[in-house]
Amino acid sequence: MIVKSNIKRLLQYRFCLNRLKELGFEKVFSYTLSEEAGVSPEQVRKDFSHFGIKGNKKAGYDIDSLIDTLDDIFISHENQNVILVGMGNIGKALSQYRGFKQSNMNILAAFDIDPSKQVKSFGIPVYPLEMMPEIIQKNKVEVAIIAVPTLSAQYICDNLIAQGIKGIMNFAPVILKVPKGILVNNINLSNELQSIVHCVSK
Amino acid sequence: MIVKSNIKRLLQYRFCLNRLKELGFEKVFSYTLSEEAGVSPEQVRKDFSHFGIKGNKKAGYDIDSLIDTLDDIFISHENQNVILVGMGNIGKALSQYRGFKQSNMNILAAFDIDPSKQVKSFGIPVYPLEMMPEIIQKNKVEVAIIAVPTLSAQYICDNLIAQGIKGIMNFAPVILKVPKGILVNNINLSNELQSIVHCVSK
DNA sequence: AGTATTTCGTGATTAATTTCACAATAAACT
DNA sequence: AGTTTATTGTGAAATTAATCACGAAATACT
Repeated sequence: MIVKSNIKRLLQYRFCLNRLKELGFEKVFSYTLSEEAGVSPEQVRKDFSHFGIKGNKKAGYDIDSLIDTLDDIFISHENQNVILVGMGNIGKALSQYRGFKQSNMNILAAFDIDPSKQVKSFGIPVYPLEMMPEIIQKNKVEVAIIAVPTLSAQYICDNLIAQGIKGIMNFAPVILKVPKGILVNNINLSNELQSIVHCVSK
Repeated sequence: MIVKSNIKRLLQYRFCLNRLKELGFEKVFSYTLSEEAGVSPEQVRKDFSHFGIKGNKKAGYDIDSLIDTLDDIFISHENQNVILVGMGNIGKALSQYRGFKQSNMNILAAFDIDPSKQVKSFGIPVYPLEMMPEIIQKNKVEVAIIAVPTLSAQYICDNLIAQGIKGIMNFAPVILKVPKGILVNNINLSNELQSIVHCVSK
């Protein structure tokens, strides 16, 4: 059975492999990759094994074909468009974040309630909230990023789901309530930072 | 034994409790809080129990004293200063992020290699990298946020640790290699988003 | 060709986490 | 006061995840 932590690790492996490739490596051992990705070698092999990825006894894995396989798994050749709701600090930063493009994620459009923010920003058009249904449906968008204030997050979330969104990356510090079958990734920046501060200071 | 996931959940509970308090509630049951925090009621009780927090049979937990206790655990009355390295998209957004202040985290100073960014930005002074040792030592900073490009992340990390940093929140898409005893929280935004996209599209 | 060495693939084992189940007990009700 | 009811607190059970250990196979070496 494949779970989210599997997927996240595989994505991390893909990052590492691309780096190793740039450094001129052509093959890699589970041990090397595990060092790079911060996991155990067995974990790497198990993860690959789950996805039917085979290596070569004594010769490790061929980096090029490994990357190809991972790309097949992750870079669907269909729709990787997402939308972004909320163009505050976080929203703006995400709209310009290069890492998304490098992973073939594309922020198709952004939305904000504030008319002063409704201009094209770094190539991404920013629309009023009322335009969400149209854009989502026209482009068959399935994933959204929520970067609005805490109080509006659940409301926006409900709306998005009503319009067909199936997966949400949420930066508001609330645990969003969603019906079964909808995927949410809550990223609480304060908690992440504070948990470090707490653990360090004792 | 207390682990990081305990801490993160407790921080989430604190968020939820503050919200419930604002809504006028005075006491809360493990069930209510668990709904709010997206976990099971037993989990809430176990987590509290770990930290010696007691509720009242049939009457749940008193919100005010619960928040006080959690504040005692998390809001050390010492140093909650952190520094921020890298004032690109993400760095800038974090420097303005209100959630940090609300959790009593304070970004004391930021650093960037680019002289054009070395101006006071939203109340936070931005220094050249060479100033890091001085600021860290003078203020006894123990936690840093890394928001620099992938290639410089490990270098910056090594430097920070050499200067006494004990915990790092890392936004660069590399798994930082650190000596034992140093805490790292890697946040890979692309992977987070992409894992949702992947899971949704099948 | 034969042997030694290395690395993969994976079943078995161990560890960690979550859920279950229920006794204890405080409040509410009669 | 006694009974019912609701909720906590926590061992026990179940589940999930990570690590270990080792056979199989490919390469390198003699």
